[in-house]
This record gives sequence, C-alpha cells and structure tokens, in this order.
Amino acid sequence: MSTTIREVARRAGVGVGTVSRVLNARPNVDPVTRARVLAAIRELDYTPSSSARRLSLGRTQTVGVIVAFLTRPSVVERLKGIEAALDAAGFDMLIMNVETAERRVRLLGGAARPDRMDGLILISLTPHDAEVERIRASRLPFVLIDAHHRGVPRVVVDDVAGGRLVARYLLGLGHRRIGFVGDSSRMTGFRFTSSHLRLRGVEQTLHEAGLELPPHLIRLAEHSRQNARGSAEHMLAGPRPPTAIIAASDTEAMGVVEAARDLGLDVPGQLSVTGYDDLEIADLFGLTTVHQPLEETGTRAVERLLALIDRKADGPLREVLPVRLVVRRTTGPVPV
Amino acid sequence: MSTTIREVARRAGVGVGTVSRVLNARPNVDPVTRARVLAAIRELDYTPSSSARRLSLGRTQTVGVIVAFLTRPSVVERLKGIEAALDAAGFDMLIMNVETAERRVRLLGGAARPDRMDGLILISLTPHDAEVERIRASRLPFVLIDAHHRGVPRVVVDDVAGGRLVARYLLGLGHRRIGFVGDSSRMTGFRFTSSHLRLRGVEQTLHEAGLELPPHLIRLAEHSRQNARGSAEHMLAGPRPPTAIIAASDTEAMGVVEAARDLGLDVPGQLSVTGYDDLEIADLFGLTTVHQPLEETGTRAVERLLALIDRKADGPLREVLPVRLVVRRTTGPVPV
DNA sequence: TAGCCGGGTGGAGGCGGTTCCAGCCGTCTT
DNA sequence: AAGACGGCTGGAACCGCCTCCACCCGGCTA
Repeated sequence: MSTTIREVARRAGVGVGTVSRVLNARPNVDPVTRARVLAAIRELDYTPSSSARRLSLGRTQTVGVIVAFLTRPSVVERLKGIEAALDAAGFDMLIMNVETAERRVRLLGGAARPDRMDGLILISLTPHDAEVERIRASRLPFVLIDAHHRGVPRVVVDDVAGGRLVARYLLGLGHRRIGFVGDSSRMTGFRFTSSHLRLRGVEQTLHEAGLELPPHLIRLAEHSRQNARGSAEHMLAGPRPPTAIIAASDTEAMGVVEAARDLGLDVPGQLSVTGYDDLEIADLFGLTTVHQPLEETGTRAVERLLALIDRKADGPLREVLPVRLVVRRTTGPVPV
Repeated sequence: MSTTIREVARRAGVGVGTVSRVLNARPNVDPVTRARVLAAIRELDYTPSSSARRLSLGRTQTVGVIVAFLTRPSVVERLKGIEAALDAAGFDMLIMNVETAERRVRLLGGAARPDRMDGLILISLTPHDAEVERIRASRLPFVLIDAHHRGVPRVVVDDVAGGRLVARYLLGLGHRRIGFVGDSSRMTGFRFTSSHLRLRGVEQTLHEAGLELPPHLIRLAEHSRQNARGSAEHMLAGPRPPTAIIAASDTEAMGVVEAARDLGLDVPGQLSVTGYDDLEIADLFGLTTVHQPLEETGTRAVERLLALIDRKADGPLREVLPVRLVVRRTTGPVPV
C-alpha cells in the first residue's frame, strides 16, 4: 500500500534506525548519510504513518475538546483560538459537542482516554468531582475554559468584575432600579457558571452603593433569546419595573431588547439594556456590553495544556483574563 | 501502564485470539468463555487501545473536516450536523480551519493523509483540479459541502433556485430596479461559489421577465458586513438607485440595512432588503431571507462519506437540498 | 603499539491490537 | 467403528514506527 520506513532504508542503503534518526532530526547522523536518506524519502514520497508513531511513542499529537453547545458564538470564538494554537504546535484537534445531559455524561465519563489524545480541554463545562476524579485517574492532562473546579487548571474571564463594571456604569447614569436577566442550568445539569458570577458582581456593587437587588428584579431561565425575552417581559410588566436591565449575555440582551420593543418602551430612552460577550451582534445592534477576549482564552488554554503535556512547570491554577466595558447605544441616563 | 489484551487473556485463562473475538462480537465463542472474558475485562477495567487498533486495522475511525472560516454561523451549523452524525457512527471528528491562503494551500495539499483519517469533508472550499488529484491519489474518500467540482461527491443547496425565488418574490411586489450585493473571493483565492450562483438565479429570473440587472446594480466585495454596507451605500447614493437589494447572505443583508439606515431610508418602506441563509440574526431582525437546511447538509455529507468509506454504492454525485423563502419584515411593495 | 573513546550505524524487539492457521474434540454419517 | 465435519480455541505473525544495544572504526592517549 503505502511506503514504509523499511523501503526507504533499503533504497537509501541504510538501516531503519538511521532513517528514523533522520526523520526525527536526531544528532549522530553523518551529513552524507542524511542527504542520501532525505533523497530516498523524496523519491518515494514517503510520510511516516502516524498510526504507527502513535503506537510506538504512546503519543497521539492530538488534543480533545469537549464543548457545550458548539453553535454558540462564544464557543466558536474560543475554538478558533484553540485551533490556531494547536495547529501551530503540530497537534490535531478532536471536537466533541455536548447538548444533552445524556451526551454530557457519556463524554465526560468516557472520552478522556489517553490512547486517543494527549490532553483535553473543556469549554463552558464545569465537571463534577467524580468526573474530575475520573479524568485524573486516566492521567490525562486537562484544562478548563469558562468553567471552575478547585484544583484544575483553568482559564476564565473575571465574570464578577464584569458584573461590577456594568453595575457601576449604570449607577453612574443614575439608575437605581436595576434588573438582571440571566440563565440557570441547574435543572439541565450543565452547570454554566458565568451568569451566576456576573450576577454576583452586580449584587456586590449595588450592595456597596447601599442598594438592593430585590427578587422580583432577578429572573433566570434556560439560556436563550426567547427565554430572556419572557423574563424581561414579565419583569417590565410587573410592579416597580427596572429602568435598566443587565443581561447575562448578548444573546439574552437581544431578548430583552425585543421585550422592550413589544411593550413599546424606547431603548435607551425608557430602558437601558446591557449584554455580555461583545459578539458581532452587539456591534451590529449598538448594544452596550462587556468585551471579553474569547479567542485568547482558547490560545491560553492551549499553551497551558501543552505545558502540562510536556510536564513543564506552569503558572497559577486559575488564570483570569481581563474584561472591559464597551458603551454603545442601548444605555443612557435614567428617565426622569 | 494500561492493561493490555494479553493481561485480559491471562486473567480469563484464554488466548488473546478469544479475547479479540469477544471484543469484536465475533461468532464462534462459547457463551461460558465469553462470560469469563467479559468478567476479566470488567475486573481489569480494560479498554482496547485505539492506537493499536488503528495500526493493525489500518483504520482510524476518524474523519477530517476542513472548513473555511470556522466562526461563520453557517459553517458552525453544518459542523453541528456533521458532529452528531459522526458521533452516532462512532467516528471522531478532526477539524482544520482555513482563513488564509497559506493555510489553504498547506491543508488542501497535505492534510489528506489516510493514516490520520478515513475520510475527509470540505466545507465551503472548492478545490482546484490539482488539489482534487492530490486527494484522489491518497485514496482518501472525500465529499464537499457548499462547494463544487465535477466528479467529486458533494452536498449543496440549490443556490440558483434560491436566487430565483427571491427575485420572483420581489418582482411580484412590483420591484423593477433590483440590486445585488454579494461577495467575490477571486482575489483571495477562496473560490466561494454561493454568491455567484445566487446572482445567476436572480439574473435569470429578471431576464425571463424582460428586465436587466445593469452593472451599476451589482456590487461584489469580500464577504463582510462592512463591505456589504459600503457596496449598498455606493449603490443607493448613485443614480437610479434600486428599490430592492438582494444580498448574497444574511450577514451582508445586515450591512445593507445599516447603509439604508445611514442614508435615512426606511426599510421596507423605501427599500426592500433580502438575505440568504436564515441565520438566527435573520429571525431577530425580521429579515426576509432564504432558508437552507445547513445542519442537514452536514448529516447528509457524513452519510455519503461513510458509504464511500464502506465502499457501498452511493447516490448521485451531486446532491441538492431544497431552499425556501422566508418572508419577514424587510420587504414590501415597491414605493410609489 | 595497545587500549580507549566516541561518533556513526544496523537491526532485533516492543508498542497492543487483529488475523489466520492449526489443532482439539464432540457429533453425525455410512 | 472409522471418517468427516464443524464449532471452539490458542498463539505466532504482522501492522510500521522508535529505541536500545551491540558493533565498527578511526583518532587519540599512554
């Protein structure tokens, strides 16, 4: 079928050991011999079988990535960063997508197999203790992105700080009744954490200003534009509606904007709305939001993972990337 | 390190051949023996090494996917379909992203290696003849999605029909001066075809109605919202501006909408705008567009690829999935 | 001149599966 | 009762690479 190292060796008139040494750029090969081997390789159009290398080296040159909801823009941006970094390092990228509890269990339980990959990255999936134990037991290096677990290397953005940033900005505009529309995945078991942390930042800031975030101004539902729209409608139609709504993501912010439109509320005249993520849609819509370096979380995660794979010393367990407020056209002073 | 088939055999008191037969559900194994082997497997928590299987079977159970611009929503939707179908079939998915000419050359030239994958899918990348020859020479089955090449199995949507659909609809609304804002990648070498085909459908339909699409009402630029915005501004500010603009994609349609807004034109009162793809953003914006089954193109491509891998008979080379018009709020009767 | 040293080299053995062949042993014919 | 047959089984050989050990040989030291 395809040419093997033995044929190359025969053609070059050397032993397989020598060919292997040339292939792997080892020292102790006579330049003349090396040239002969390289010539043979070229003539035969030889490429070493990666399957055979994997087996004999016990290394796959592959990294697995398990993502929650592949189609979400934030996930894709991170993947882009991961892909570029892995490619630069000569690694392949294996992607697994989790959209149901069943697959979550199956993948987190069974995908971490050292014979299939050298390392694993989880995006927006916070593993349970048992799942972490399982991956550890397989001796597979792994890092988290946008997820938290004590003792596991992870790359996150400072969601609490992002929440504070937005809250402080709205307070500065004079808003006092501020609502929060976010998501909770406690029921579906996905354990997304970002919405929760962003909310915490908001609460902290309001508290420091001597204000409260009453229960009727907090609504959580499964992550989607439609659900956010429902949450916002409910909140805006109720008693003592907010003059500003902080959404836990740009997608949800769009739902809030829709709700305002349905109720005939002018944004930002009568209602200020903020998002989180700074997706393309935020730019398009003029949405005030919090920018986070999505792609960079991917590249950083890869750097850390590769360091772990090479058993090199690494930085702190928890690496936090900065966020920044992007003010656009959905926020304004509190209506008089 | 990890347990091997030999240890399982020893523990169960059988030969490795028997264990292998049990693992692969072969007939001719005594039920009692089978039970003993299964018990040993369970006790040792044994999983066969995929690296070793790859080598000895010459099969990787992996499919490679090369995409152009990973972060585009249409690409991601297709990927989602591919991932689900591959997972169901027990295959791994290797993703490679092309965003530069350099990587395009490198990946299309060198990624098709049978020792790394059993099959290859190209998304929105139309290969050159030489590239097709190269992949063929590697004897690696491959299929295209949203790309064309004589003699290569491919899954596409009927872009010409989509163009006709939109044009006929706008004609029905009374529009006679219709513009087209699309993209051309002739310079960057990506050879995207969809914009071109959609334009062709539009031209055909106008022609059949005895109308023309004059050059000043066709503007092509590299694919982006910003470029589309520029194209539309130019067209709308020029002499004899169109009353409707057909964009080659939803993304570009959003640029057209922005241009209209900048010029103070009401949509759809003074300008009708249509997109293509029916992305989430189209729903959000109320954009009239053409829906195409993106995810399904992925699953169909996988089905066809797996058939090729199994050397099973397959359908026609060119599989065309249907499109349908989705009328929303950016189109209306021609202004009087 | 003998002994040592180290760069260069060949090739057996191992990675962990699968496959194939030979052998064993009951059962069924004739 | 001998022979044929077929289900079940063990294990050597093989997939293609890397590694390690043994070996060769020229140049240096004592």
